[in-house]
Amino acid sequence: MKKGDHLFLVDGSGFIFRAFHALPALTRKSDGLPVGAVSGFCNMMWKLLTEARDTSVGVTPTHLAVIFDYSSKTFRKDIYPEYKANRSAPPEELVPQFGLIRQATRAFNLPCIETEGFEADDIIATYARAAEAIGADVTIVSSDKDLMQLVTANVHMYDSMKDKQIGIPDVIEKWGVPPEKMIDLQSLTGDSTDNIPGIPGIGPKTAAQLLEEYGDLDTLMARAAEIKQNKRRENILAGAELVKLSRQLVTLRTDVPLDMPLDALMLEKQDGPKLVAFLKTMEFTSLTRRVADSCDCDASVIEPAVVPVEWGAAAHGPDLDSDTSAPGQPTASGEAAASSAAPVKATAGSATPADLAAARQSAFGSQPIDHSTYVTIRDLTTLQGWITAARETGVVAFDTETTSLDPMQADLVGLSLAIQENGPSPGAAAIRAAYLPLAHKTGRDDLFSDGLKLAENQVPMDAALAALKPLLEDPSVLKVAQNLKYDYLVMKRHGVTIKGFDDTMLISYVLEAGVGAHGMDSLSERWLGHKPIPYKEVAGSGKSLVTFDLVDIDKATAYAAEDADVTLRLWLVLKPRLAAAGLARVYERLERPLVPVLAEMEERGITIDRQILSRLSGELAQKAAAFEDEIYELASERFNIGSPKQLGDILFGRMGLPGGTKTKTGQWSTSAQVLEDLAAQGEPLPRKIVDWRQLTKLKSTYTDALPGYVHPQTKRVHTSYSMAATTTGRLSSSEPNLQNIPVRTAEGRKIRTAFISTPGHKLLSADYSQIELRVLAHVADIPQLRQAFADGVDIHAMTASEMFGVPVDGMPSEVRRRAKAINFGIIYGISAFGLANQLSIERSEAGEYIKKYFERFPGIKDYMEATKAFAREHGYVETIFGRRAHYPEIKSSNPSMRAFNERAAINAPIQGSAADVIRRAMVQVEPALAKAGLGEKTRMLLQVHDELIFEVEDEAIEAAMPVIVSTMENAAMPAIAMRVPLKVDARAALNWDEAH
DNA sequence: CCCCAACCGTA
DNA sequence: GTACGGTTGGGGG
Repeated sequence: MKKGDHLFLVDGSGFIFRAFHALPALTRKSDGLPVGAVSGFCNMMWKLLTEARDTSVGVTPTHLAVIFDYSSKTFRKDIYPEYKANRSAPPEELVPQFGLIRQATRAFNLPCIETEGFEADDIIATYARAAEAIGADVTIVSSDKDLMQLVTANVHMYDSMKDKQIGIPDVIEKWGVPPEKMIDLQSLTGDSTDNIPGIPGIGPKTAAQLLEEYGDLDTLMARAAEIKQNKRRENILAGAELVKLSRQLVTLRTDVPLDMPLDALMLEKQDGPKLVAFLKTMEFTSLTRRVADSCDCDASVIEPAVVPVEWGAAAHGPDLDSDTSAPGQPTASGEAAASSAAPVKATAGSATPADLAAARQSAFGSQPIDHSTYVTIRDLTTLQGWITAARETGVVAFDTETTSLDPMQADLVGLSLAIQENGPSPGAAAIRAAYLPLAHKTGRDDLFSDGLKLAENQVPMDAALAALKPLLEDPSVLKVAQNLKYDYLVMKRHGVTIKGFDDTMLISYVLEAGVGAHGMDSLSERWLGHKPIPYKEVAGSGKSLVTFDLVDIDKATAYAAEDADVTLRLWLVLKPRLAAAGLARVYERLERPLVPVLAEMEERGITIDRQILSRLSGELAQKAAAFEDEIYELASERFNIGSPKQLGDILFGRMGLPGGTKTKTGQWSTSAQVLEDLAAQGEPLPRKIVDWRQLTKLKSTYTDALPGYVHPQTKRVHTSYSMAATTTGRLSSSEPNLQNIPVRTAEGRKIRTAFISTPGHKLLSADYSQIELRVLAHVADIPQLRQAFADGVDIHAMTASEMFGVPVDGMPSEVRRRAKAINFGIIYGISAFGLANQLSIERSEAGEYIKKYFERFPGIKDYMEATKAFAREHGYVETIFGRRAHYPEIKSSNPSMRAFNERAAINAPIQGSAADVIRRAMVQVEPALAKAGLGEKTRMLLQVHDELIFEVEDEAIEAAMPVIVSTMENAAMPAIAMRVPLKVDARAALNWDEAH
């Protein structure tokens, strides 16, 4: 760069926000991707590059760079933790655009610059001063007042939206002070949007007046005692320290290390086809045409670019504190911390998430794990050292060791930590890990000894927790855990609420649902090539199993510290893959914010009435016994009715009943279907078996088992939700499974009456009506279905009417039943075989139905074919929110295996999108209730796939119901504007049966 | 003691 | 035809 050159510095981050608010809010691509800010950016860049001379800038750039904020973790946060702490999460539509605008910048062949630890403004300041020193002119494309301090005779700003150049006179006109006094002015006034403190009662006018009077800030502060107005004088004198701090915060740094020298910012020739390809993908038709004309290429023959960044896209957005995406979520700077810990230096612009992911993989994928480096923390001073180190790095992996797998019963035994030390060279970073034993015991617990004693040389539990609490609760230090919900609950029960976290299990789940398991051991083997010490080698198994507090501390150290070590390595390898795959948003919106929500649901539990269950159990036992007598009578022998093998041998062997089918192991099948068929032929025994099975099922699985799950202290039942168990994105529930409590039969529903509210409360159940069919209508865009849902008509009757030409009025129930089965079948990826089974009709007849259905709803057929093709091409399918479900066997050469995978792949986007919707509702509903003043009176307890169950104070029910219903009905917004309304039914009662 | 198959409860 | 988890029986180590 030389004298006379003209450098343009575009404030990319500032532009995103400004464009977003200035342009039509919902400019979207046809697939729903919001692109308003991207569109504004592209138009502005094109204009600058081609006709800057014709704008108020009046010159053509010779050099140009687009500058972005790297993350919100900057030196300003270090000197003032509250800096920008009041910022709320960026609007949801904006998040994917951060990444897209970086993509756009590259499509324009422009340098895309960001530097860890600094804001875009500091980088701009550094470049501006450097260029100025050479004698070049500078135009800062931004209207942000924070940049006005940089304006000089040679440095101008340019407000691209108003097409207005800003020079020294403009600054004076607007603020009453020349640019060089802007720092002084801002130090006095502070800045509420960035949470920078200022002197109370002093705004820009007063500040300008004071600076005019005293000359500059230093003089003003030195002579503040002379100020006549009492209040003002006192405020200024009292705020002297704050003013100093504010000055540090508002002063832009001009010494940012620049990875790209000025010369590298020289404008290069546009790559026309590349730019056209990008613009085409974005569906910016008029700009595409203009660019194509100008570069003389034919837009119609250029394929749209594959834009790797889609819904989940923001690699690093300014304030991609998307941790805050969910109200109630900790305001962690996950991304920020992630990057600061990067062993691979994040270089300006050039390191894409994919590069980083690849570098991390090579750095950690095979680095051996050395147990001998692990330390045992035995005193508070050492612990403090680890805490300090964690704060310096900003990232710490941690893991709890406890006495139980059940987080509601588990007592803390110890805690392990792992942090990363930056090594001498990139990639050679080392991980240190330690174990902090807290409640290990020694001695023998038998008749001859005096019992177990606390082992020596352990930091006292209270002191350790007091020291760790500020770290664990500090959202700006990222805590990395594997299956964090467990540790979150354990720590919450010990008085610590973890804020600012990542969960390697959930990251893996978002990346690879459907590919293997997401437990630590399998992740470690898959990604690190390392098999961690098996738990049973430490604590034994079976009869010799001991609780972790009885494990020898040295052994415990090797095991526990390794867990933290492995977790940190997994995080380093996996986290960058999220952004690289465009899945950051799925993780941040659908997974991470749900952790505390579910943890609290589990902690609350639900009351069950043991008397009701006990009475039911007695009744069931009696009824079952009666059946047993009759069964033995009819079978003419006593046998174990619960043994399908014995039953099959009797029915089809000794009794020689017809119509037997074999299971895949060659056993006689005794399924309910088979027994029903036999009963239909007039055989008395099979029906009795079916009824007996129902009764014993209810008894053993529910009435007898549930009381065993009542927590000894809370007296409630606390299920455990698994967030990473299903391929589709659904949750699962276990110990006990409260997602399969009977409802279909009258006998079964009695069990639901045992789920009750606490006195003064009711249970409120809110469930989505037909959510999966609505999702289908949305994704496949079926006019009749959309219309039916818009009109609120009976969807199965509509289907029947459409297919069989039968009017809805007076439709026979059998006709509707068949249509209903077909509708369900569609969702399940229909086959003639399955439909025939379901309806007990011939395969050929089922095939006819399906054919007819596809004729009436050709869009469904198209959707299915398109989904299968997508799955074959990519190995996964996507929900409407971008969650992926992988089907690695979709190309299997085994036809039935392949067909199975195809059906699953058809089902997954439907089931998964519905699951995503309710996840969003769960994240949104508690803040919505809190906002309505109902936070203390309404507690979400359970989720059953399309239903949420709350416990609500009696007097709050009327108010809570509409909040819950509307939150659920609008849960897809604003990420997705569904083409079909969602409908939620809600009811409150004293027990779950009546509420449902 | 562990694992699998069969069966069946839910959405 | 999709997605789960729990119980039981029964076999193997």
